Amino acid sequence: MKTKQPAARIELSAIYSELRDRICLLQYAPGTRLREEQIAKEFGISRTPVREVIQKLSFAGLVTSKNGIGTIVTEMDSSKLLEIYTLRSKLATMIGELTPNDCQPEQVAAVEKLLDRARNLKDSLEIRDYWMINHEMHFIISELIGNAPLREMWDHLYFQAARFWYDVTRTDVKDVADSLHREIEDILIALRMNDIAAIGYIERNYITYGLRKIKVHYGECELTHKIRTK
Amino acid sequence: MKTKQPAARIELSAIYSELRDRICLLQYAPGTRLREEQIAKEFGISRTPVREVIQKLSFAGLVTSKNGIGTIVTEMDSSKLLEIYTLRSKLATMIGELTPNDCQPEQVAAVEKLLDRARNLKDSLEIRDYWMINHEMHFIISELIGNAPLREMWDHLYFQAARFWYDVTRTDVKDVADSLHREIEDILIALRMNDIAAIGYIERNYITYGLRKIKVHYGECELTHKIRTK
DNA sequence: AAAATTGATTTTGTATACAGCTTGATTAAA
DNA sequence: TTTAATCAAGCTGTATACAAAATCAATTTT
Repeated sequence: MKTKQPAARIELSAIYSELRDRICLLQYAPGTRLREEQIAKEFGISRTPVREVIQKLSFAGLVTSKNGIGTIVTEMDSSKLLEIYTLRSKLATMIGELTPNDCQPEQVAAVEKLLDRARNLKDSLEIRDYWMINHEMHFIISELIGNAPLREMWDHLYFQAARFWYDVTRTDVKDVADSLHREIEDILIALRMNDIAAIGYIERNYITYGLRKIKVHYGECELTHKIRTK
Repeated sequence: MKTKQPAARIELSAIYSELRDRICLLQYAPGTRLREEQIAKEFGISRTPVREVIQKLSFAGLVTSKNGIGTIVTEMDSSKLLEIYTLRSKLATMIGELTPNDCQPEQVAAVEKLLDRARNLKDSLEIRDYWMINHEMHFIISELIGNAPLREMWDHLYFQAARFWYDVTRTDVKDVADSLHREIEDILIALRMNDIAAIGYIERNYITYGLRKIKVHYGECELTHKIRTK
């Protein structure tokens, strides 16, 4: 009798999400070297499907692979981060203009729950909670975007910028927790009225607020420098 | 002495561009089944790097792979094409708003050459020439987009929609040839003044004109039907 | 002693054999 | 004759061995 079950094969998309989140949560900081074989070992598969996942991460702009060197978690210069944020603020205003999806009652309920968690966050100031709330909030809004390619881009840009924003939040957790709580309040108001366009404009505003904090954090004068975490 | 040189290894990006263009030019029509082994044989490499290229094509939305079945060139329903065109028209207006690149003298010269070719096209009505002029025009405009992620999206959406637009053009070559000629004239005027914002708005307009032709071609009533070339 | 070069180690890139899945034809049964 | 089931062929997915590239250390040469 075998003592070990042959572990149920994990989906590649699950591995992708796992690695993506590790990168976004700075568990794998920019500059970190990932080893294909080590990842393969961890998930009990061979290098071939791991390379497939890594290629996806590469398309998402989260890693770059170089022969003989390794797979490196990408860094970012602040000018690029600025570009992403500027574009995100513009795309946000399109959410309501391009045939948004009607909001569902479950989504209102989900945001109400997130609002509770954001309220608790203001006391706990747990940075990891902040990120998870922010993360779930993102996907709820993403679901409201009716234009499929716009939604893809919205997600794409979010994951590119998330970890650098996450890095900023660590310097003043109280401030960003308050801001997140207020953002969710605003969104809940709009959501209850099924005014998706309003949500787009709310997002636009908080994105630009965030952009301002990023500029302060990295310093306007360092706009050409590389952003390096740790 | 060997009669055959060991053929210089072709770059993967070149294979990607080649396959992408075959798909966009409808040489590989929607629904066509590609075989990894056959492609590997053609380019003298093994299946492994071919699969990498195919994954790229998959991310570009040009093919989908299914286990046991094959790699199929994607089809498109007209509602999705409509989404892409609507989004493209919106993005076009951002070109000038998001720190565009200054135009270079070479670019003006290149567009002047394209204008000549577009003028000839009005006589020859060679559909393949139409596509090549359109293609090169796209990349010149793409280079003017200063915001890198916006430029990525611009390219991405172009290649997703190109072949279906190409399909539309075949029904009235004279009409689209005239339109392309006028479009390039308009762009040349703006380019000479280094008014990139103007180019964005010109693009917006011609994209919406194209959208109208697409609706006529596929029929407004068939908006939920699949677009199938052949 | 300093610098360059060579070699070992580590990593990604490639080739290839095999496993798993899907389809379609062929054969057997009703 | 029709229907169901089984088998074979062909494709993508996976594992693994090997090739190529880059780095770092040790050694040799100047």
